[in-house]
Amino acid sequence: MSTDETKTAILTAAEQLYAERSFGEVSLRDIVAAAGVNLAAVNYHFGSKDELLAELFLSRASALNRERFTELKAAEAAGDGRADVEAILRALAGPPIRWCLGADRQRSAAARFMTRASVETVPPIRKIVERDITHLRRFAEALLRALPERRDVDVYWGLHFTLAMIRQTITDSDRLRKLSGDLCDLDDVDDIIQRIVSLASHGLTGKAAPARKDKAKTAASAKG
Amino acid sequence: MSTDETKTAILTAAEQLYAERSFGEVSLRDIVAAAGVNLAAVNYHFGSKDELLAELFLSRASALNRERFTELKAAEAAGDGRADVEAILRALAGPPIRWCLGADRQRSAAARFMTRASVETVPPIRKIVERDITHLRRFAEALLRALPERRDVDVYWGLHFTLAMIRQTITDSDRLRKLSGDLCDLDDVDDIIQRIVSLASHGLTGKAAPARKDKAKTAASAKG
DNA sequence: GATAGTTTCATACAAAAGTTTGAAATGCAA
DNA sequence: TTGCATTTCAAACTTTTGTATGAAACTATC
Repeated sequence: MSTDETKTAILTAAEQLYAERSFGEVSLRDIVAAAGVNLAAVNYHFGSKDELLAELFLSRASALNRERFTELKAAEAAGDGRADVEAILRALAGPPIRWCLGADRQRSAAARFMTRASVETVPPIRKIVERDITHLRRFAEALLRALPERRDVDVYWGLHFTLAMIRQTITDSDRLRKLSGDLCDLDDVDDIIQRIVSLASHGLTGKAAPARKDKAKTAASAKG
Repeated sequence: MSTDETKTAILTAAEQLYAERSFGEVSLRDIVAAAGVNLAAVNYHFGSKDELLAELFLSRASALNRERFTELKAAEAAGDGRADVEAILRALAGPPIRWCLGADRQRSAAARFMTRASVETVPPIRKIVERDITHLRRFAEALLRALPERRDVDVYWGLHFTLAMIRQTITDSDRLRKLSGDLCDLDDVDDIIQRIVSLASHGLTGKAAPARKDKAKTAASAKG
């Protein structure tokens, strides 16, 4: 087994386990057992458990951010430098939702791992997560540009709520399924993304979002 | 020190610590040190670490649910048995947000502990959290009654998104503060509740664009 | 104030954790 | 092949974990 294969096997196994249990609950022995490698391999290749976690997080975060940016840039290009709100939100919500609810086991684990990591309290992760704010700043700026008439504080709240819906949908999909008696279809990725985007978009633009073609415009609503 | 004082001291200390770190990261020795009691006291009074956690969760969950129900019933009484949507949402979001962002340290810890527990993967908590769905069912029913013309699936999604916003606001308020450069005022409890309620309410009442209904469901490939 | 029942305390214990070690195995160039 | 560097392996080490124990301290009733 080449050195790269071992590292990859460890990263993949760790990701899979961290997707379902928290950092403290997954032992190195669990990871190496799942990866089929020796216990000492982790410390040999990564140095420590913390460094393994850090490398794993950086790897997955950069993959997710790359996909988000690609969509964001495409949206900006399509709008001559200024993307519209829905496109921005779609670039934010699309990748994690698709990753998580698609058939691809590997990417599903990645997205679940990321959302779990975002609530992790262990120092090595916290530090990286905080640095990860910078990638959200890009989205905040895009939204601010797309909504010049809107107060900045409202835009930030809108972004915040969008992230909330994305995360909850990934981590608590089971509860929703149970609560709704299987009424909510969590396999219909496009529908989920659309729900998040249109609700968030509505909050940001302050009026009903012109999401799709159907639906004659009803009376514009006033805030209560 | 009476027996009750010791139990309370342990519960309070545990709650405080669990509010900031996860279950696996807080040791019994941390708890007893913070509580100023002997190590053996935990096993003497609660039986085990798991049972301490269970009792703590039940205690706090019942306090939170009680407050939510009180507000819900008041809203229903005010509407002659049928509360309006905003009042229902306010009963759901008000208590945890007020608890968490108010000046009361004790209740703040309680709310933070509850939201942390909701993502906990350790079996004793998972089991209780799942049983806690029943208390959400009450809110789902109230919303369904308040929105008879709305499709059930949309109501469940609205409830889901409301819970998402509540949780994110409690757990990730720091990120929002930083991201917005202190623009978002997280001390203004009423404003926050109003933002959540009005966004969720618009999503539920359908003034926001609903998800497209022309979906031709693609082959729902389950993951596994 | 003696006694029975609680509660506290210091301490011990086994299990599990992350890490280290040194030898064996492997890969690769000369 | 030989020689050297890299990688793997089984085993041991140290620390920390949750739990158990038995004596001491306390409380309340008689």
